[in-house]
Amino acid sequence: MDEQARIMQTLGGVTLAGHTVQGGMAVPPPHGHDGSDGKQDIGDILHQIMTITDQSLDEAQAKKHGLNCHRMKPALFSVLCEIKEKTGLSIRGAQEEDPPDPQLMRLDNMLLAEGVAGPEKGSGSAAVAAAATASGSPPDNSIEHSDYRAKLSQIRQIYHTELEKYEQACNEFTTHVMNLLREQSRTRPISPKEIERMVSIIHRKFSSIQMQLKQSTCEAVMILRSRFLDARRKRRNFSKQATEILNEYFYSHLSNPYPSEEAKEELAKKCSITVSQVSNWFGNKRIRYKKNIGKFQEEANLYAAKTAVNAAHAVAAAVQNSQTNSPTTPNSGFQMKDEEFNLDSADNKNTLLTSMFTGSSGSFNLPNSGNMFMSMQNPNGDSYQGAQVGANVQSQVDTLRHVISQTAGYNDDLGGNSMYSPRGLDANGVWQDAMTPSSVISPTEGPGSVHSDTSN
DNA sequence: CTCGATGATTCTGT
DNA sequence: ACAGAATCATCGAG
Repeated sequence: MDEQARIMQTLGGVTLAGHTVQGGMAVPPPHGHDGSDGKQDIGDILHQIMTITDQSLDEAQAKKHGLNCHRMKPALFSVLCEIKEKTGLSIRGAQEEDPPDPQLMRLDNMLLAEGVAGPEKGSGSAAVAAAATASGSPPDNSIEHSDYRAKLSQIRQIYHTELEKYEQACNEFTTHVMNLLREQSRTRPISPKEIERMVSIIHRKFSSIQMQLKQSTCEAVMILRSRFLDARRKRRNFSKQATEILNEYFYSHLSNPYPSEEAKEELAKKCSITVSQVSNWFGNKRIRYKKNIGKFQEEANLYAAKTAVNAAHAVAAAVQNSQTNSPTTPNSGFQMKDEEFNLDSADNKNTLLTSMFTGSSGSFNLPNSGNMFMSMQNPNGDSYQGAQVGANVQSQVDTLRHVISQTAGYNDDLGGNSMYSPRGLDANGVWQDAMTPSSVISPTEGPGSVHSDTSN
């Protein structure tokens, strides 16, 4: 266009870097033509070159051949070389070695991190699933995991196939273009640098296609991730054991069912769930309990019984321990408990222990009366399993009462509360905060504490 | 398929 | 930031 016009003008008229076209040719006319004839000749040739695109292929081919054999060809060729040398430099300088695209780098990093790009991780999904099972994760979880892995490796496979295709196509095209350029270099000046540049242009084009591939692969991975790892989509019920542990804690802290951060961590560890899951569970439990206390009555009874049984077992063990260890210090077993209860006043101790055996309004509502076990029935009239265990434990509770009366001389009045009654909520439906479980019952939630005893 | 249970999320108030 | 409340989405028994 402009460049061509300029070249035309230069060729047609003035001077060409050392080749004086006007007046005298640097290339001597082979057949004794004079200067004006040569000028005319060049004009013809240029005209033919410029109009070659307007001609049919055959015609052009013939013309091309004619030009190739033309006596002026070597001269024109060297002129074209010079022009190219001059104009080509400016083009070359413009686009050198572009820096690596940050977006491409991001995509590469992500694909690498996801195991789509780069070396194959492990030896396939089976190995991953096996590893997951071996490390103790739940089986259904590992199935999900392997499913995810399988889908991921599918994506990986497609990605690599496509990538290979692109690379192959790129190489083929590059070879084709290079051959074409070599072919053309016979008629027009093409330097190796130019070929190199052309190759890099081709590579750039193909890498932009590759980027699209990488982008869509990343999208696919993202979708897969959200499908498989979105907890809401794949809600799993907690294990029975976990629910029991949580319920035991809830019902034994009914007056203030707000586990401390430490307690949550402890529960999370015991239940093999996360702390936020524990928080969710307590959030849901509180609201649902409050909404329908009647519905949870049964459950509350059940867990109260369980808790009592466990406590009795623990106490019995403690009693045994105190008896065997040091008969002269009969209160050693309870000393330990006292420390864990974090009680420093006799008043508190009294309240606590009294409430333990009366089921009265103390916040520590762990054990109710031993009588409770015998009278606990569900609406169908069937006895709870806990009733049996409760009967067995009666003697232990008796022992406990005995020990208490001996050790501290506390009143072991067994009150008339024969049935568990929901406590903790006041008339306004607000949880009473008489004692903070996390600070009073078990500040550390460590093993051996009341909480730990009752929730295992 | 229905329906209650349940874990998670979102919105709102404090 | 946290709790309550409402709601969503899924599970699982029947």
